[in-house]
Amino acid sequence: MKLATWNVNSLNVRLPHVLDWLTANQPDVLCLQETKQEDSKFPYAAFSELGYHAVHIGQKTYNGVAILSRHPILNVQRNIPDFEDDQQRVLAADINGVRMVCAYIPNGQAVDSDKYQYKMRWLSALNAWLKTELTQHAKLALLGDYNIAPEDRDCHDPAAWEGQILVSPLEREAFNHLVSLGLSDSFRLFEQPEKSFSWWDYRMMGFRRNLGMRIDHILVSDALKVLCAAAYIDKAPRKLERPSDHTPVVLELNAG
DNA sequence: ATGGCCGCCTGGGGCGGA
Repeated sequence: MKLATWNVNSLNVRLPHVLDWLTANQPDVLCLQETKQEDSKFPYAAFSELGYHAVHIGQKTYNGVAILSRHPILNVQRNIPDFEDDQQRVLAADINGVRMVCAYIPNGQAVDSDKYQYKMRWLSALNAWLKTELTQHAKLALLGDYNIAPEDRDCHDPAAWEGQILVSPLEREAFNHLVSLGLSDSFRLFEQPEKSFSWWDYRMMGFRRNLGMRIDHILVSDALKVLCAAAYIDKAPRKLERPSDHTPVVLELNAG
């Protein structure tokens, strides 16, 4: 089974890229973030034509997440239970025996901002919810845009970024708190190229100069960890005309 | 990297992103 996550930065703009990528890569599941559209605008038919079921929760302008799947999508949960939030950032569903959680974790803007406080509250609520989810689902994957670079090697210039948003100690602590629930960063289960990133700023030729961050992740529970066969970042879509600033992150699982 | 891009709201700039 092939799983992937991709922050598309507007599905309205990026739909052709997503359809091309699905056709070329044939993932079983693709989680999308930042669709930036209401449910009524979501292109269910275009995905259906390629053989994909889909669930989406969205809103105008900001946020919005979707799960596309070749297998039936069951027991859908929209947003984090018992967490008051008007931002559409989470979908969870049972797919082919795996609890898939698609998350667009808040950016936080700057460590001294209200948005950072929201990010930390949000991560705390996610953690508490996943703790109970893991008691009910041995096979669980948390896929999405975490807006956290877990280690210095996930940042192109750790010295310049020290203490800043995406790398601050509290954010990394929250990431490690998720790991301590019994989750593993699937990307790091395999040997990877130096300076592997999943996001590059549109400005200053960030992609050309590889000034990026690895902030999109697929965390897996122990029951999935033993099935992991390959993990990689696909930089190809970032080279297209009018790309998303993020690029897909992929995990391949053995049957079991 | 810290103005510099992109997409969205809109019909001109401002906000959010990361």
